[in-house]
This record gives sequence, C-alpha cells and structure tokens, in this order.
Amino acid sequence: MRDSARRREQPRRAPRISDVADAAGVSVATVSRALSAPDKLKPETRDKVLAAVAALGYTPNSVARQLRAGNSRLVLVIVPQRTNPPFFAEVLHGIDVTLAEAGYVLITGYMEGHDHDLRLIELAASGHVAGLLTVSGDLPNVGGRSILDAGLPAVAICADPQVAGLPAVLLDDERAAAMQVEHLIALGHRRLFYLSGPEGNYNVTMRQRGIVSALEAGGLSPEALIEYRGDFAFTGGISGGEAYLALSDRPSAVICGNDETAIAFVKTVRSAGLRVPDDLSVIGFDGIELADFCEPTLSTIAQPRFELGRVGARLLVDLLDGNEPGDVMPESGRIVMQGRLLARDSTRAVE
Amino acid sequence: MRDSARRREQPRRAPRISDVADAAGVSVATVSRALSAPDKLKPETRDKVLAAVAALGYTPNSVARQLRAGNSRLVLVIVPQRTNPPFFAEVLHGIDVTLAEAGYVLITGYMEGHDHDLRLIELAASGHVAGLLTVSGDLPNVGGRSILDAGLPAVAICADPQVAGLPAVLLDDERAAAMQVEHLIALGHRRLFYLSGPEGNYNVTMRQRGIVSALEAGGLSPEALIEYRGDFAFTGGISGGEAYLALSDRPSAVICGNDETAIAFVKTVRSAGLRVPDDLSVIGFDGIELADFCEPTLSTIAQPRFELGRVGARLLVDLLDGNEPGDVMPESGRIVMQGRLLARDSTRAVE
DNA sequence: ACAAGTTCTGTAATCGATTACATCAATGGT
DNA sequence: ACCATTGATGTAATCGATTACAGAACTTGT
Repeated sequence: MRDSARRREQPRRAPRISDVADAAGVSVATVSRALSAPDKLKPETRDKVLAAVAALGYTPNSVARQLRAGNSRLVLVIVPQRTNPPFFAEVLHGIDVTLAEAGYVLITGYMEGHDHDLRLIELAASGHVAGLLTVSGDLPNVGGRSILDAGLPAVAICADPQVAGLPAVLLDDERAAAMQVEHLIALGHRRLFYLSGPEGNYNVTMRQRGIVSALEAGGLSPEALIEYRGDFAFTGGISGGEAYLALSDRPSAVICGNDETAIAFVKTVRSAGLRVPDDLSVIGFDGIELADFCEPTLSTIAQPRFELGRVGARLLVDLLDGNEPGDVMPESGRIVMQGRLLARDSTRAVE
Repeated sequence: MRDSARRREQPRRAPRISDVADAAGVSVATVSRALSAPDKLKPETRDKVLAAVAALGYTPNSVARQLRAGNSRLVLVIVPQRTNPPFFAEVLHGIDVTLAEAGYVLITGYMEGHDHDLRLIELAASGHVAGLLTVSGDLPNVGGRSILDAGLPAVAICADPQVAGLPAVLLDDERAAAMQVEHLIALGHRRLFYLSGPEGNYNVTMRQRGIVSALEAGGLSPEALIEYRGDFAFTGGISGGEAYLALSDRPSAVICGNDETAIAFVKTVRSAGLRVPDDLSVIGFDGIELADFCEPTLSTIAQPRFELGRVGARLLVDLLDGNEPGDVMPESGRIVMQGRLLARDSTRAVE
C-alpha cells in the first residue's frame, strides 16, 4: 500500500460538523450531542450520526471548540535552552506524562533570547494556552513585559518562586548542598573548592546557604571554602578545573554545581596529571544516569527529577481544574522534595 | 514592587477587541485595522486606537484569529521519549530557532505509549496545528489511525522517509557507518563487534549497509563482524558489554550505535579489567559533547545535529508557506548531510 | 454649487463548534 | 379525549477576531 496515494485521497478540506450533519440527515446540534452527550439522543439517531462521523473521518475542530469554550488544553513549559539536557529531559518526562493523563498537551518554550522570548509572551497572552510551568528561574521578560502579565495559572519547578510569587515544587537545595559538605567532612576533608553556578540563580543561592551552615556545623571556618563561579555546563567545568589547578594550595575536595560540570572538571584536572579520588575528591549534583558511567563513577546528590516534574504538573492541573491553591498545596506555597546522596568512587577519605 | 499585587490588578478577563473599540470610541473593524494595516487609517485615529490598546494591555486572541484565518502557527514535533537526550536536545534547538524566526511555535509531542499517542493524533487532526516534524522513525499510530491521516504538511528529520513517504532531511547513515569501519580497518583491526540498534529502525538498517560494504571494500569477509542488538541507550551498552565479554575470541574493535551506548559499553568492559584502547578500540556515533569528556575520549562520528534540525524546520516552513516540494528540495525528496569522523583516544592501531 | 472620485470608518457575515431555548412528538393521567 | 409532562431534535446566539461591502465624509474639478 502506497501511503502517498492514500494521503492524496484525503479531502482537501477537513470535514466540518455541518458535513456530518448533512451526511446523517440531522442538525449540527445533534451531531455535537452525539459526541459530547450520547445519552441524550435516541440510540438510533446516535448510531446514525456516529456512522457518519466514522465514514467522514470527522474530528472536531478544537480551535472552534476552544474559542467557544474559552479554555484550552495547552500548557506552556518554559525550559532553559541548551543547558543540562539529561536533567531537564527527565523533568520534562514527568511533566509530559502527568499532563497527558489529564488530557493536556505540552508546548515547550525554550528560553533563548529577546525576540524569541517575546513570542512566548505573546503566546501566553493570546489565549492559546491554559497554564504555565517554568523549569527556569529566568522567565521571558522583554521591555518590562513579563510572561506572567497574562495572569495564567502557573507553577515553578526547581526554580525561584520568590520573584514571581508562584506556587512551586522545589528540591530542598539547602539541605542537599549541606549533604555534599557533610559527606566530604565525614571523609576527613577540611578545605573545599566549590564550583558553583551563575550569581543570582535561586538554586545557587539556596545551596550556598546550605554549604555555609554545614561548614559551620562541621566545625570549619568559612575560609575553608574557595568558591569559583561556573555555569552548570561543560564549559564551567573546564574553566573551574583550570582555576583549581592554578591554586597554589589546593583543597582536597571539590563540590560541583551539577554533574556535567563535575565530569568536565574531572576531565580537566586529570589531563593535568591529578588522580581522582587519590589526589582529590569530587562530588556532583543532579544524579544523571551518566554520572554512574564516567570514570571514576561520580558521587553526587540525586534529585527526584521525574517526580519533580510529575508533582509540579499535577499541581498545575489541580489549579487549572479550579482548585484554590490553599486546597492543593501547603500554606507556604511550596512543595519541597529531598535529594539523596549517592556515594560512589569519586570521593574518598583523606589518608 | 510586589508582583503578586501587580497580578491582582489584572482584569479578571482579558480585554477583547470590542473593549478597545469602546475605549477608543471606534468600531472593532478600525481596531483590527490599526493593528494589521495601520496605513489605511487616519493617523489620529490610529494613534487613538493604539493608545487604547496600550492602556488596556490588549493582545489579540489568537484562537479567534486562527479560527477565522483557518491557519495556525503551531508545529508539532514528534520526539522519542527518554532516548539520547543530548542528541535530540541539539536537533530540537535547531528546529526551535528556525521555527521561531518564521514566527512558529513548537509543540513537543513525546512518543510514549498508546493513549499518549492518541492525543497527538487528535491534536494533529483537530486543526490546531499547521505542520508536523518528526525526529522519530515511529509515528503515532493507534488502532490503524495514523497521525499522517490528518494530511498535514510534514517533514522527517533523521527518520525513515520511506514508510510515510515524507520529505526528509537525513544524515548519510550508510556513509557514516562506513567511515566507522574504514577508520578501524585503517588502524589494522580485522574483526569487529557491532553493537547496533533496534531491528527495523531506519538508521540501523542504513548503517548496516554501510558497514557491510565497507567491510567488503576493506577486504574483510562478512564473518569478520559480530553483531549484537542494542537499544541506543545506556542499558544496551551494558548488555552489549556483557555479550562482548562472554565471547571466547573477542574482536579487537567495537562499533557502537551511539555515544551513550559506547560510554556504557566502555564502562562495562573496563569493570571487567579490559583497557580501552589498549585491549580494544571503541567508536561511537553522534558526537555529543560528552564524548569528549569521558575516559578515554571517545572516537565517534559527529552528526550535524543543529543543522539537521535547522534544515528540516526550514523545509517545513517553506512547505507551509505554500511552496511546492519540487521548488524547495531535490527531486528525490531528500536532503542528505554528511557525518564527520572524530578520531580520539578510544581507537588505536593494533600492534 | 454640484458631480465624481477618494479616503476613511462602520455594519455585518464569517470561521466551526457548543448550548440555551424553542418546537414538536409521544406518553401518561384523569 | 384532552391537557400536561417528558423526551428528542432543531434554530439561532455565541465565543473574538477579520474583512467584504456599504456608506459617510471630504476633495477636487468645472
């Protein structure tokens, strides 16, 4: 069977409800009811209509339906472009599965640049979209016009809930970062190199707090930590590695902002002849699959990526269903999940 | 400034064109013209209307516009879920950038399972979407109903163009796989282990051909190749590694279907005490960033991932603009791009 | 000052589906 | 046998924008 031929048989224009009505010899109202409230029709009428629907291959035009109903089944998800795909892919998977269960479809809006973002702002304001999820701390904002101005129900996932005042599903970044430090202190490390992320980033700020308080709790002074700003990407791992190598008195352990950064860091210091974990311990963050396949296997903090996406999407669906925020989430406006330490080969006790 | 307060000031309902008309003291037609054909209005009328638009924060409802105009600015992109995120992320980036330039918005449809796919089929048939891109060889097809039945303009990227008869943008998989073999033969390898992908997959089939012909051209018999079916994921690399280890007489080189598989394969055989490239050479496929950060750095075939997405999206946009396929692409219906060998540390000449 | 032509703006039809209300038929009660 | 009630279906308004056409206002030429 040649598919190209099959497609040519398709009518040039998609069948409308009136085409079905004509074919079945009923009114458009009856067709509409046959599809949305079959019980209200006499069985024989219903069957006649459904037969015509099947014969014509009719699918209701959802644009018209949406205009009339005033609501949409589309959810816009804002994602950072080109950053940490293995992490976001899994969060998106949780989102996608959950939205699908609730009958929503996902529009992915990559944060990219100004003109690009403007399109997303207009999309949100244009009535096409029912709600908004953001997995990015930065939100489209062009010329003082924010994507939030559209007033759509919105939920932040792993992103700063403060700026926007949005309900949020978050990792307990503070605790998770403290776990990194505690793990290293427990192994006897006394001086740490911290390869962090961009200034102003919510996750970075929260983790900073956790690190500081864990240092204190572990009896170390703030000077025990040398910080270097990275970017959550491979590039930051390389420059961070170079910065580490340039130190005259190198700390024995390194905390990385995410796994990709950690992997690039390890690669960089190894090329310079250092051995991990013999010469230094390295711990990552995120728990992407790959962290278990690199050399040495990477100790890290696993985030419940799928669950973060799932719970965030569920929350949005609840809000779209008309529930009040107070009914579906804690007073604080936040649902907080915990990271989990995966101690592997890249961290080791000091001799 | 408290954003939550700002949002509360928003009118409960988005302003309509008639609200603007009232505010400006003109008819709805004039408002519409002020936005779409400003030259046709007396400058003072136009300014009055635009002032009202700005004052109310009016954005045209694109659902109504779409219903009237009969066309949409949404493109549905079908992507495999949970497979090789680093690869697809970059292809998607090329697609997204290109669609954005042309004023389109991307809906990501992950291939997942039956109910999930049914939603995508209905989305395509519902008039919501202008066109279709697929980066997946499998297309949503539930109960004999295919997403292609909607008759949308569609383009395949890196995916089987045969089944669907779609215009396609492809990597020359046959040539690329031949390059893998040629590289290994040039290094003196005479027996190869081939960790391939799922049976029936277009890329797998084409590469198979390239491998066979390159073996022949290199003077090797087909028996020089031992094939093991993987899955383009980490798991396939592990099971493939175990299969390799179980061989009594192991080939000196291994060809992998993609980089993630190769990385997991390397990890597996190393845990068993084998050294790469001392004991065996391994070559991957795709050229994801990570391939240059693992240990040892991975020889691979780089795909022009961004360009594949870009060219595919451009082609779809041309078709949506009403161009005939013959005007914007070769007679064959295919645009073919070449891979590039990246020879790194995981492959080495036999002694 | 008036006809003819421009220029500008308003009225109303339209896109395709949903649904309140109207209408008509069938049923049951007395 | 007739009225009231229920059930089934049709008619037409509606969602919010665009645009063909109509009509008003304003020029210009004679």
